[in-house]
Amino acid sequence: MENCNDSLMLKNQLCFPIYLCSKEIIRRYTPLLSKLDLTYTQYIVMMYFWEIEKSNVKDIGKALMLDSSTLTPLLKKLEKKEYITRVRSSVDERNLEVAITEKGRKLKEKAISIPKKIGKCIDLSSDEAASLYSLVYKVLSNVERNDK
Amino acid sequence: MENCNDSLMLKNQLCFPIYLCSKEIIRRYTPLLSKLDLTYTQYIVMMYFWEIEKSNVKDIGKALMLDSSTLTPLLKKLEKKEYITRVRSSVDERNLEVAITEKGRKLKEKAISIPKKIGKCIDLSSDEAASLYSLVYKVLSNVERNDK
DNA sequence: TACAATTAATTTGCATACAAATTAATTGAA
DNA sequence: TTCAATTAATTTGTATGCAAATTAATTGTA
Repeated sequence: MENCNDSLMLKNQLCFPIYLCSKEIIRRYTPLLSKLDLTYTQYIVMMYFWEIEKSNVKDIGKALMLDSSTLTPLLKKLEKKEYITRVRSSVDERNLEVAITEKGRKLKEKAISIPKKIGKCIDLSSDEAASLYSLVYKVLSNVERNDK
Repeated sequence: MENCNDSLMLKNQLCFPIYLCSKEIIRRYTPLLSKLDLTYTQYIVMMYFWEIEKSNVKDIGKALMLDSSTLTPLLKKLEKKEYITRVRSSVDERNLEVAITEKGRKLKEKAISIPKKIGKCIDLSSDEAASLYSLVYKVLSNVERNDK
């Protein structure tokens, strides 16, 4: 028997534990990633480049759901670390061509042990993980779909 | 058949969609909360006070898993909006007594419609929501448990 | 009872996040 | 062909987040 009061109680929120979950897992990533001189967001961007090799700000933002104003300074930091290069496109000067470097590719080897360590700390059965994965993606697609 | 390569692909990450989910739901909260002059984190803090009425920085931080260095400026903002009061404890000057004001209590009425609106945009069946809720809390407790 | 250790909150420094405004380049329509 | 509209990226402003250092108050102990 739920009333208006209950719906505003912390324990009845769905977003709040998701928000905590995200923060706490990222907190566990942090010491592992600091060995690669990466933050979590930078790690996500590097994972993108381990697959894509070459892109631009707009496409990275679309794939990672990050605003260009978040990416601009982040990409500059990755460039300073020499993991990527940033060059204006000669075809269309509005576009910034972002590409992974050899040093950036090499970084992947150092990251190989991370997923298993994080998996161990999340500690779900493969069924549970699959179920969580699918539910989270369902919410994501619903939230985007209902975004007029 | 998974190898080291696959484990570093974005589509095989569990944290990444959780992180996106958190951000995207919060993005949907934002326009609703701006009518109450609250950000999402401020909303979480107000929800805490709609239940607790009176607390201190340490206990708020424990309940909401927020660092005191995040809370200090946030609480000052809520104080400026007159939703809470901040007073040093006379018993132990180290403690800051934080309490909700009448204006802060009143705010709850304006927030009553929010959970249903967010629920509609998340759009899960009650079984799915319950399942997601329990999985997320399981991950949270695992991550904390394995946090030496 | 001094004073070292502990505790609570604040400050500092760095890295996101995102909305809104801006800049610069390209496109498209009259 | 010109110039308004669009587009891509950057800049600006505000609000988290958290680790580490600092400050101030209290506690525990020799």
